[in-house]
Amino acid sequence: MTEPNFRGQVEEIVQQIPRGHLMAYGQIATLLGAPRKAQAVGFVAHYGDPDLPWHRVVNRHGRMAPGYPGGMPAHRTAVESEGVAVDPEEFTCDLERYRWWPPDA
DNA sequence: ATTCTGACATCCA
DNA sequence: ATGGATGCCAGAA
Repeated sequence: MTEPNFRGQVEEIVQQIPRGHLMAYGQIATLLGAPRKAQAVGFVAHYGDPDLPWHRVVNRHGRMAPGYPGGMPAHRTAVESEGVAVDPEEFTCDLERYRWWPPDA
């Protein structure tokens, strides 16, 4: 059994985010036991598995990711498509309202 | 409000 | 294998 890579850990969590719910980078990093690795989580999001619902992951301000494929508008659309209300001007959502934690944590 | 730094994994040459 | 650069962040001044 190989040691779980950081990348695998992040992918595993993102993969489990239910539709219509959101998680923050720092939140995921905290689940991994290192709140400071938030940016590393974002890096995995970019170079990780594109099939994962990265659109359910936002920054701690509930704002869309600037580097999301198609830009923040695309990210906004993807999230709204799942029933999450997003402010079209600030590209922000009520993170407190949609925040979700894995049952495993 | 804006700006800078700190910290960390992954990428490219 | 090594070093330097990158980036979907967070926190503090």
